[in-house]
Amino acid sequence: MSDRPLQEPTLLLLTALADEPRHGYGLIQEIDAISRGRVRMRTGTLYGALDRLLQQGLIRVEREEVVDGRARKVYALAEPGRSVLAAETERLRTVVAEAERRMAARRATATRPKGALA
Amino acid sequence: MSDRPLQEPTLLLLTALADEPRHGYGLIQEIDAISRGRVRMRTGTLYGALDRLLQQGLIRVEREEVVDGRARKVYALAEPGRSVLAAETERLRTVVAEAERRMAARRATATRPKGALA
DNA sequence: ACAACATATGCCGGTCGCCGATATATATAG
DNA sequence: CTATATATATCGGCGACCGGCATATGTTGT
Repeated sequence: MSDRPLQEPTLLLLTALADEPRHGYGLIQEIDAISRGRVRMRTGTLYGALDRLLQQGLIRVEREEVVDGRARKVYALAEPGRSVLAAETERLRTVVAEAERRMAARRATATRPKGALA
Repeated sequence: MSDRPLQEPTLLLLTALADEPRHGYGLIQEIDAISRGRVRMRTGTLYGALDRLLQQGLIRVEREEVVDGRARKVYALAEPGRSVLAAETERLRTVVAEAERRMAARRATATRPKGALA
């Protein structure tokens, strides 16, 4: 189990599970909503990631159910996953803050329109 | 050029270049500082990423110099790179905010200590 | 004099997460 | 009776990242 930083699809998966358990296909729709249509998670990514996260113990299968004749597996965020998500958001916040600080504090070197502040 | 979200080493590279131009080895140290020792970028990642970012036009070679008998290549963030970094930080901020909102608004399903708020 | 370390750039093979394509099955809409 | 939405799952390929290696100079320690 590497502690490499999460890639964004994985981060979005954990985020989508942070408030309540959901099933696979529901996660795709939820992530579509979270990202305002910008991220459409593929099933190849989804089920692969779900297997991986289960194996890592970050999520677990909450229950299996049948709705309208269709089988569902409902996943829930496990405690270790909650910790990882919290640590990850915390780390990302500092990186984002640092990036914004630097962009503002920039020592302009690129071509810049005349009249731009020194 | 895919518009897939940046991975963290790449994000940190652009961040480290956001305020002023730096050379390769200096970037490693800068990233070490930004992440407070948590991320030690490998040279394999660095020079590979630098080549890729050059090819994508996100950065450019500002100048080449020799300091204390050692050759340096100084890289600068190009305009497209600045846009990408700005868009990326903006997107990450919304994801982080959403994750934090959901963690707070969680409908607890996991084992939770008695007395925890419903 | 020699070793160890910091500075500095670069390549290569392996790993692993992501993606597109494909497959399967049921319910509903046209 | 076909298309679309719901729902799960697998597979091959791609590409970013990483560890290891190579190379070279300057500095510090013994």
